[in-house]
Amino acid sequence: MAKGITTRASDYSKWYLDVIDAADLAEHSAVRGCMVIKPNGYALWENIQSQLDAMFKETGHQNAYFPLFIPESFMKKEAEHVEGFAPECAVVTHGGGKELEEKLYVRPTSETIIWSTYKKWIQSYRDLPILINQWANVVRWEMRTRLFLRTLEFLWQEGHTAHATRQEAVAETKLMIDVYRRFAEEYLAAPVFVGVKTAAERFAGALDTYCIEAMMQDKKALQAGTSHFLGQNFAKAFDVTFQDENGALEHVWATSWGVSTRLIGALIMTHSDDNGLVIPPRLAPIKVVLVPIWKDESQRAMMVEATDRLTKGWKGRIAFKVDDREQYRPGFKFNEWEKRGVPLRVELGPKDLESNQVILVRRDTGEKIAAPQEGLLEKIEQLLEEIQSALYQRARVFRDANTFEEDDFQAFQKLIEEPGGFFWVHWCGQAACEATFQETSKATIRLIPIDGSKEQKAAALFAASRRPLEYWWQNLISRIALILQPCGVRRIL
RNA sequence: CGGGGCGUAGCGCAGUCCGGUUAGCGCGCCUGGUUCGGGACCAGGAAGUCGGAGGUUCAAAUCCUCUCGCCCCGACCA
Repeated sequence: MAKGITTRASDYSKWYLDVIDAADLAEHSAVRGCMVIKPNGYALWENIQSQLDAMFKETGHQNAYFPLFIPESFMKKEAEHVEGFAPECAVVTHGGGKELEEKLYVRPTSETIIWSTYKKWIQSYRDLPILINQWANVVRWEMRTRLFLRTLEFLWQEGHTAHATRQEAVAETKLMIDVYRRFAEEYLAAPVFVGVKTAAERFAGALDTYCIEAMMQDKKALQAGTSHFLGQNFAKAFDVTFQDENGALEHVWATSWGVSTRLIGALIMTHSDDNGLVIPPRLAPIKVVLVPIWKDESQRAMMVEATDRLTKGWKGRIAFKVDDREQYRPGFKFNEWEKRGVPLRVELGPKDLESNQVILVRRDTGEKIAAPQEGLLEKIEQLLEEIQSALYQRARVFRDANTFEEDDFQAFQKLIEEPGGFFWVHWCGQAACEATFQETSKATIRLIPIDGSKEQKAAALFAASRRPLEYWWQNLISRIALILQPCGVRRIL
């Protein structure tokens, strides 16, 4: 069937790499831990970028660009931030053949360089809010890497906003995690849980880290995006103050939020199958591929001409490709475009020409549909939307079927190993208990839900569990943690 | 940094233990022909500092020493 692609069942990690290879998305570079994103992979990123960028603009943000290099002294200003990032930073010590007076960190994230700049931009409440995003590359010296999921250098966007009040900053943090949720659901076709991280998993320097967590086909979690409420930590570290309406001097409130090329990893692991990549139509660089079929030279000319006629007027309306290469037979082409995840294939052969029809083949289901040539573009557009929503539904059903509630810790320890999945469980809010969870079950707390959907249940479960009241974290008293299997690929920030 | 594995054609590998023709095989690539509704076939062809350096030897991909790099497992991971 799919030559060269390891099945998911036999070796999931190998399958993941095989899919990337088969779809020609990326490859390892000469530099350890760094990847080359090839045209097919980059086209996906460009589509992700343009959609997200539009969503950022809609919510009032503007793009800007800050330097790759950050003076060491900046990195060291915010205590938690230093501690969190120092171990994984690349540091430049020489420039122009001379040792630098002050070392320069290659940005692992840009809070420090940005807040040192915001200090100059902000004097009055009239200067706020500042709503800026930047598309950039960052470097984090990870010990183990996997293509798209964790590499030393990766591409991302990082939003950095400044506000006059706590409420406004919190609202911004929530707004942006909701933008990410919408993007994941409507474009990646990936259902996500939204919540906040525990203190242990929080961004270094944040008061709260909101996240979206998606379930991959191996039932493990992938952190797909984070949005941080930074409080006044960076404003204090960089002494960024403003005068309010009453003339009082106050520190500015901050947020930051980001998603990265890891989303491509999420896309692969959410939808792809043993035949290769599956791309949700809305993000597909090529949405339809047309394969004319012929037996001899004269037929070839006829079929290519028919294909041209059929696609007349499609340009600018839909991203399509006609594969009329002579050196490959149809079967080869079918397979090639399947591996590459093109959502829909149109076959057009002599028989179809006679009966004024085409054969449509869905990448997600493999279903073949005979359709009239009349009104083909409309039919295709409709099918693409169907595929988009079918992919979401399929992923949703899979996730829900593998998400459980469990009251009993002993039972949970067994279930997390087999069958695995996501588990809503009790957590008292104490770091010590979180550590125990992780040590004894190899599970991590992925998030604490914020949408209130679990609160009733939590209260009930809490009563039933008879745990001492003081173990509950006051702010989160009715929340339950989402816990799941440990995953080598669990965070983006 | 610890444990294990691997560097031979673009890719995947055999050959290395036990030194000895012109270093092979599959895929891919190039040329020509026949094919073409689910990964075509035939014929011909191009392509290699055997990771690097040094040594042993009449002779090294093969033996010895050093060295570089990569992969997997662990440690690490806001």
